[in-house]
Amino acid sequence: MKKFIPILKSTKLFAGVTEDEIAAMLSCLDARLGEYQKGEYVFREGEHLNHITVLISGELHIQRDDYWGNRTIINRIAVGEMFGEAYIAPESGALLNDVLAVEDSTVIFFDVRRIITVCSSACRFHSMVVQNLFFAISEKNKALIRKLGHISKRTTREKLISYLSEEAKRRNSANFTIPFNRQQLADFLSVDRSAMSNELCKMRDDGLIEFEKNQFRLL
Amino acid sequence: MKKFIPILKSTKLFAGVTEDEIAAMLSCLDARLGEYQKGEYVFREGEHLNHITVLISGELHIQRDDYWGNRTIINRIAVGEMFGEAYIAPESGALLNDVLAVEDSTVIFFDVRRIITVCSSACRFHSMVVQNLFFAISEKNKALIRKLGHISKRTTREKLISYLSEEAKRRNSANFTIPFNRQQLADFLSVDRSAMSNELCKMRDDGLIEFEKNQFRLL
DNA sequence: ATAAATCGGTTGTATTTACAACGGAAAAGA
DNA sequence: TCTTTTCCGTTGTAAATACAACCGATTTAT
Repeated sequence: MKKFIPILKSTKLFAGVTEDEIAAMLSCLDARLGEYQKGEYVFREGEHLNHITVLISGELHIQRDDYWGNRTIINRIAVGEMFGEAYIAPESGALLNDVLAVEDSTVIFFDVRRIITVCSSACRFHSMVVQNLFFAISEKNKALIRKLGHISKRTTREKLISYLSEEAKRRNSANFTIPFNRQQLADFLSVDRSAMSNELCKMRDDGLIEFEKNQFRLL
Repeated sequence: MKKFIPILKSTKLFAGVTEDEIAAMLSCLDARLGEYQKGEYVFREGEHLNHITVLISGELHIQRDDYWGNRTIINRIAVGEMFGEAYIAPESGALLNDVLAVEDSTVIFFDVRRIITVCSSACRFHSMVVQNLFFAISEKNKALIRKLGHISKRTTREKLISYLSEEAKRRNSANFTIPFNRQQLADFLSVDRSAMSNELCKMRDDGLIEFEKNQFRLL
């Protein structure tokens, strides 16, 4: 577990906490390791969570498959990001989505109650982590609102423009690589893959964008 | 301001805090009153927030109008609920939506920093409010995920079923009244009003639902 | 090295949707 | 009360989308 401390230090959850302090907290927060192969589910819809999950390596998708097999990718968890903040309330109920490892992944679980209940020693770094968690949920909230902004657009083209513009803005460059393949992007934007693929090409023909594989350029 | 204390006591933010304690906190949290007429904007997209807003009376819509006049209703704030939790982080940036009073409304603003910075006296109720805020953001997070579930459905009928089913489940009854008129519901589900109206009637003809005005019944 | 699976683009068709326009009923305002 | 506005359903048409099916290229597995 100790070898992951440098990675933990770089996460939003432990921002401003030293490696020594993190080491001290590992047992305090009942940290446990989890390893998942590509294609394995970390959690399934309907489960009850008691842990905050921090991704150490790999990649996770928060997603949901409906009765007819239509998949919706709610969100994507990259290395250093976390999952489960929406379920910290005691009566927060069952998990609304599946959590899938789309790459071989390593995660660390932290006991929620131990995080939000300030420990007896009332350590400085503990309250720091609570505040970090606070801001992280808040930030995820905004990410969801931004995502709503994309998929509430009426046409596929508008959805694509909305998404790609934001990515460009976020990376601060008209050139960027997206973390989705075509099917995943379609699932993320809630559209049909082939129709989306088609629209992407039309947008290229119209001189709006250029792309090759997952690399895009806005014109 | 004091006359609103009973209402504040019933909100999620002040759950478990006595009226006396709330009274003591009002100045501590720099509480300020705001009144808005139906149709007035409480906030506009692009503003920077420093306050948590609690709705005392009336109703608010969190929404966004795009360049072409298409409106998206992100969320609805009912009496006792709050807004602004997603913007508590210091570097959380500008407001992503408008906040509109859809009825004559009264709100109370609380200074964010004073909430999340535990006051020198480290009062019991203050830490209670912090935890309440924690859970409230968490809950709002889930509300957004549920909403994503609705509008990521492919057809208007599926969106309606998804939304109506959840309402029925939430009210624990197949009979319920929704808080939107047709145009608002369409804006909430990101579909065209007339097409949605049409689909609702088809669903009635198909024996799936009954409705009159805003009152619905699932069959 | 070969086979198998994944991925991205293309096409045609049936379905669904947006959009515009209209009218009657109900509600709000004068 | 009378007028005006809002609300909701209806219709027709053009546009956009989902869906299925297919293919070549690339990647992955054996």
